[in-house]
Amino acid sequence: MAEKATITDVARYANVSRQTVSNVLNSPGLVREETRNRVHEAVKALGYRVNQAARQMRTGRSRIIATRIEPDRDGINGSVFDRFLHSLTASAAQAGYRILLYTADDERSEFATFDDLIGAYEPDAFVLTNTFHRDGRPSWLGERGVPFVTFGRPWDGTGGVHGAAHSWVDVDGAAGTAEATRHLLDTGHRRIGFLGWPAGSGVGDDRRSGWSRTLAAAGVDPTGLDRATADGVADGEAAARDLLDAGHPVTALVCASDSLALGALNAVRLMKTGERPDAPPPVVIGFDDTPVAKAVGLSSVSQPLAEAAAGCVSLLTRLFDSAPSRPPEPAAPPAHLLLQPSLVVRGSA
Amino acid sequence: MAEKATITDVARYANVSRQTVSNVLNSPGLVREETRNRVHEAVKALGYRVNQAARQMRTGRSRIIATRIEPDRDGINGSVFDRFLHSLTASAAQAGYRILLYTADDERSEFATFDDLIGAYEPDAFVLTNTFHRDGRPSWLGERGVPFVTFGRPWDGTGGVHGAAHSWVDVDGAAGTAEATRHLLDTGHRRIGFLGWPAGSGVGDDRRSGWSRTLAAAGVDPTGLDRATADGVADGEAAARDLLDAGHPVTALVCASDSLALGALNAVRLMKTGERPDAPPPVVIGFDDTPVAKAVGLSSVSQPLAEAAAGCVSLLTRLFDSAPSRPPEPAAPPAHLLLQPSLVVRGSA
DNA sequence: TTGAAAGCGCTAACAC
DNA sequence: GTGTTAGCGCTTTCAA
Repeated sequence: MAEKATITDVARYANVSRQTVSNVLNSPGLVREETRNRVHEAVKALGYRVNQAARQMRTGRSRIIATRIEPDRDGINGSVFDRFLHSLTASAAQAGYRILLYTADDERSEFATFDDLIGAYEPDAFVLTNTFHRDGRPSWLGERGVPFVTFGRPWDGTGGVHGAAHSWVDVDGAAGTAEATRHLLDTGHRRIGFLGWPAGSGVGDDRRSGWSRTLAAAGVDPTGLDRATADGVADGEAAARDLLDAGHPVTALVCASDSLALGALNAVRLMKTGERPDAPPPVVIGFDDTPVAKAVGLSSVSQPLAEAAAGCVSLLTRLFDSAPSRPPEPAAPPAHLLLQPSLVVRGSA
Repeated sequence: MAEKATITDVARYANVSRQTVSNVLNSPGLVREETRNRVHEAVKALGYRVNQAARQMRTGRSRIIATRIEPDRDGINGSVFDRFLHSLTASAAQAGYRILLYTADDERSEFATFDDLIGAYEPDAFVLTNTFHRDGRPSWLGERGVPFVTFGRPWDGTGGVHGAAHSWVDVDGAAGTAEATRHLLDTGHRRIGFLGWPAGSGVGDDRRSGWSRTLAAAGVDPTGLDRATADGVADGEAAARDLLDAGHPVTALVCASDSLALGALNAVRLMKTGERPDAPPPVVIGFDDTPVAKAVGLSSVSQPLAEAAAGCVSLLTRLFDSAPSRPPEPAAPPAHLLLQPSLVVRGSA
């Protein structure tokens, strides 16, 4: 196997100085075309690659983006993060960055990991997912001048959609549930229920609002048509049954997640064999378009995860490029990207 | 925010030379205890962290392990890789390593990425997952002296269980299906079917063998009791129906994946409403114990993914520690780890 | 447009 | 047991 070539080898091979090689790589405009070509040939011939460690030492930039890998949580919705992570890795690579992973069990240990990572590997930026109400991470990183983007809006008062303190990318969940609700209205449903999570979670409240807003606009009072529960199949089943067994039952259900929707589907199935054998079975729509939804033929709201990941990377590189120089500090004003989800209709929904 | 402290700062603070600080960090035995303590205090006081880039430049070791993040593939089984990746990140961190991600669509682009990564970031090792028959990656890395472990046995002739050319960790799939089959035998079943993939995939053949071996040992001829199909819910449903509708139908099904098992469950459900309302419904057992299995109450064979990940890291560090010095080249003989899965019984199985 | 010098932070050798 | 020297590969001055 060929020994690793250095910039010196390339320079010797191309009959130029080391500095010229560096210029070709970093500021090609400064070098005469003929020289540039000679250097490029040498690079190819020797299989030369710039050594990140050396470059990082000089420039202070690691071309590394760190992100936390989530534990599998309750499961079904876990695949959303994984698809995002895959796209993030691809988008980052295209922009010349690599993704470095870390884990953390709680906020304290995440801060400690920040310290470790920043001290040792000097990532150029962080991508924060699963942001939540009163998430302390943005301010921690912000105070230390470490660039970052969140996938998820800041749900606190501290910087709403306008004038937010940092860059973020998110998917418009309300638009998704609104589309689902509209679709059901268009197919003749009126009593459309909603299965969601207890108030207080930004994401959950957002998704609920799309449903209630759309229903109200169509002249249907949403009061009493929704249930809040923990995110799980069994929870969804119980809550759905409650809604389905009501005196004046719903004929369709919009859910805040595929887990809940799967539970609702179970409830529907059990109901069908029992009471009301004549009425058409209630329709269920999930959220996240997970593999499970596809597997069981469940309609679901699909998030544009690849676009979200690409958005994170481009917001980040925007920060870098506008940075003064060495330590990549945010210079450009924070920007935002709110993407539209889309409803995937399956089965009989 | 405090400026980043260097080894020089620590040395000055502790009133020793830079080299002594380095010694405290890397060969504590060489330094007198009192001095060592003083240095440790300085480190803590200044929040000092060794700079990886600088250390890497000197030692040639990056403390980075690279691994490919899989695209979500057919879906349901995807979560297996994600759980593995999460555990891998945690285990690596504990050993002082970080996980760097890359993607690749085909073998060619993966080799190109190897070149990039090795040239630029110099990962100390790779973890290869989803190994397959005639996988070219082990030899590619092996020829270049890059340490690696595979999660998955080498399925080729080139180095079977004994005398394998490289280190690997795997889960004994045959033992898993054998346990599932034995469980069914113990619960009174005799005609136990198997839903798997076409012959030729190492993993699939392995899982099938556990079933057929166990059935045969119990005096049941497995011939005609299995079906091979692509891995998907719909595929599983079709194949299961075929087995369930046979003249002499099976009363239980062991499946090579949860996707297939989910399909089988669908087939069972449809059957139940139709023919044979008297007979007890067939029992289905899946493989991988994915979140979906948990959600629908499906029994499934669970892989010890955390142990597998820890095994990968420990086999890797074993290689490093035994390496002569600078470029971490494999010195210790390749080792293997074959872990036992366990059956998770749910519902009425 | 190209070249020479300096130094990023660290540790392997060696000298004290 | 501790300090000094040198240099990993690169890029940012600055000079030619």
